[in-house]
Amino acid sequence: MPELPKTYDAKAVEAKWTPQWEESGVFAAGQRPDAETWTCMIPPPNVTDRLHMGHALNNTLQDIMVRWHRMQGMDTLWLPGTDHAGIATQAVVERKLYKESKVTRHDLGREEFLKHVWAWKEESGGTILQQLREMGCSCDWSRTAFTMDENLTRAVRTSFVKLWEKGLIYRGARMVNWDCQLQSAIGDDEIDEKEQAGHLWYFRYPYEDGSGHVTVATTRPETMLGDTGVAVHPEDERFRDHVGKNVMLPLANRPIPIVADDSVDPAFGTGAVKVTPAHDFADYERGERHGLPMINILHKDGTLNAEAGAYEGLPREKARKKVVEDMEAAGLLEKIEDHTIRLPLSDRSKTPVEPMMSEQWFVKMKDLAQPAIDAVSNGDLNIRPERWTKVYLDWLLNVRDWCISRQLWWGHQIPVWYDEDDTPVASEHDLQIGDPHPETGKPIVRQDSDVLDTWASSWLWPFSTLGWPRKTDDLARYYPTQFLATGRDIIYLWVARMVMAGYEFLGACPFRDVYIHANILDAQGRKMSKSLGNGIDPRAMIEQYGADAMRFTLAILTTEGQDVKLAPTKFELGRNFMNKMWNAARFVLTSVPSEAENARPGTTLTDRWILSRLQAATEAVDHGLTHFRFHDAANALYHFVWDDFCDWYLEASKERLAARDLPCGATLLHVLRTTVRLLQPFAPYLAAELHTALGGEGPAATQSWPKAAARDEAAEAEMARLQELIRAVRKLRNENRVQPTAEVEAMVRTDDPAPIMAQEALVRRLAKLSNISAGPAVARPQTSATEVLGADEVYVDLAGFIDLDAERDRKRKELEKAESFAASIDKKLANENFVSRAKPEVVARERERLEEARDKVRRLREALEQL
RNA sequence: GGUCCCAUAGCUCAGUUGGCUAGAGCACUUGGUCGACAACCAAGGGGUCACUGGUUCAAGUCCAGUUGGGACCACCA
Repeated sequence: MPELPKTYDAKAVEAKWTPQWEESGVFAAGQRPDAETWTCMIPPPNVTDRLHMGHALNNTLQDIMVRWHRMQGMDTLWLPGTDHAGIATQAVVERKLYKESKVTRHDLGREEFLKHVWAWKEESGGTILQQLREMGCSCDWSRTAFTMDENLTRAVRTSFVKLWEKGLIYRGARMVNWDCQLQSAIGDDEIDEKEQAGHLWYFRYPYEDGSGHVTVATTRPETMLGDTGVAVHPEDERFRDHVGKNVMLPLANRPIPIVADDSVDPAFGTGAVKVTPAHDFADYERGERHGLPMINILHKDGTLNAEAGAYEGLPREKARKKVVEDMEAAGLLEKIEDHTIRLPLSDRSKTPVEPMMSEQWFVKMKDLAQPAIDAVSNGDLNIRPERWTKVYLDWLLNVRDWCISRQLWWGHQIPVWYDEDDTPVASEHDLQIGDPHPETGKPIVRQDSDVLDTWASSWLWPFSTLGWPRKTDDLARYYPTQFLATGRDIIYLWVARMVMAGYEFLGACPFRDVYIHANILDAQGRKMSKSLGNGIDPRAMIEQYGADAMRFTLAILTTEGQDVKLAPTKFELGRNFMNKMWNAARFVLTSVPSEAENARPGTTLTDRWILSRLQAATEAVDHGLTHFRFHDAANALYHFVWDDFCDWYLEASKERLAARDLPCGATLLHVLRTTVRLLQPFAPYLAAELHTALGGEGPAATQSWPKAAARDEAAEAEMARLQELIRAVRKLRNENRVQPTAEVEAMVRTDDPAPIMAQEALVRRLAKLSNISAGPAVARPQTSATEVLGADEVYVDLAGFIDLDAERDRKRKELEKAESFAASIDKKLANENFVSRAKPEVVARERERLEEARDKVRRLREALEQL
């Protein structure tokens, strides 16, 4: 037996197993061709991502599920991969290029720039996957996917063309969020709103007929150059007479109409709203309703265009300043108020987003959404915790068309080509310039330069990773998948869309259970963010406490997806538990004689008891994991190991092992080995290490999962009685300050002495007694302290220790407590309604409890009298 | 404005269809280093379960409302 260190050395163990697992390929799917499959697709992190606590939690939970199912004999596939993350990645590489060589992507040109992005991806894109390996994630690394792999690109093409052919894709001018720096449309999910101190400017717009003016309030003065109307509420008395009149738009000197529109809040500002249909989502709709023209005043880079007249060429901020100055000079600036605004900032460029009209590609969503809606009611899809189902359904029921085009370079270029008349056609295969247009026959002149929104590839993830659109064996075998774990923020961005795509392209829901995990917050309950600098780095936690400790802690903190307030010191719980487990194993390995290997597990009370407790723990872990109650599962394991196995069985076994009790050794080996298997999904490194140390064959990860057998109720009840007795003696010793090394004598007055005396050695050892006697008539020594336990009484002879006054006080308090408890049950039973309406077994139990309570009161009185 | 979640020991949180003398980890108090483990062991103190009302024989648990905190959707001129 090699020397085992006193504390568990996580770092060394992890360094040993991580490469070994990878090389041996134990996690590869397909090794059990006859087994049922269980599949889980990793939510692909962005290639630019570095592991954060959210990833750590999410992947810990997935790994627990995969490992648990793998041990149940299933052919498991946990497929890893990354997302090309269009904007994020392009921005990272652009920044890098500019920093290193002061070149922009425009200097390089599209083709050259993309080479740089690929080079970056090859070099740094695998970081997060490496970090997952170091957490012990049991992914099938041989199937690692990337959303821009050849296969996945083909899937994107095929899906696009299929939707195109169904008429679900259209191109149109719509209002989009425009990032002036990236010069691309961006999605709602790519915007951060930032609360900021701003202003509300009040501008006077004179009536065309010279009869005064109407005042409008705005947070974005420069947009007035694109105003094509002023809206008021139809019921607003102040403006009723003016609706239909024109005002002269200052600076631009255009007449624009006053229109009545329900959407106007009469209480805000002046009750009159300037309408800029080309640069505001709400105004766009108002403009549509009233037939107002749209005037786009911005170039794609955010500078003002020719429509802005004298302001042409100015950047937005300068234009704003100048408009205000000019309005003031014209005497049309009424006032400026402070106003908190929520400024939409682009996630990536951190510049303000402008709502802007532009030509974009859209997917019609309504028809796609219906099967995803039905999936919930027909039971194809379960979202856990269940309350998130509503979030999912609310979005789908109000789904809006999806803007899938982005004016970026990094991503899947839209597979649409145009002929010389600009007639578009979608094609799965590249068309070459000069090829005939499949429909018009005219030569193709160009491909659409836009790329697709990143979600247009990730919504195919559950099957594009398996080879679709090709009919691969993997696709047939592993689709649909069983489980998806993800965060609530992408329920509709990703989960809902995957469900839509699953039904649309394969006619089946892509997964059965979706688990929405907690958000990890800092110790004060704030979101962890880069800007606050309050994030806890999982790698630092692994370094400090170990990967298993981190995983176990995260699992035990995961309760029904409730958010988790996390502080680094919380990981001590996991670390301490790993160390406890380690030391229990160390004890077994060093104290159990080798002959025990050939012995059968013991049949004494404690043996039967610990085996029964092991069954209980197995059941509890199974039950917890079945219902995605990770806390329950981890907690059951924790308390079984710590309380039952270490505190009681191990202590009880010491004396037996000293006498070379082989069945006891066999029991220890059996329980420990089984516990190691139960631990494996949560703490794979320690489990692997102990599995090997205990002589296990084959990888720990593919051992069979323990099957819970029947409990031994009799052994559990009997042991509980002994534990109570031992605790009572320890308590009396402690209260009376008996030296820990001093042995005292105890007597138990009981009608059922046999089970106690049968375990005399155990009780004496654990309660530190020189002698114990039990029987219906044992006498209570004058110098003893008493504890009443159910039907028994225990006396501990404390000659030389006991402080009679203190003992009397304690007993008096206990008596009071017991009396009031008895009284409360008595009252309950005196209630006719309780007796007649409560379930009979509840009443019966209360009667029993009353008997016990009265008995206890009587005994305590006796004891007190004798003191 | 709409939807949802949360409030239990000093702290962080469990508490499954109502039956509870309300639990855990940390912190705290007392004592302890006998060959697994001081990242430990033994024992202990600590809670009118946010508030008000209701349903019920019975409410931490169900219902309504109030207060306080948080998330999301819509709006934000």
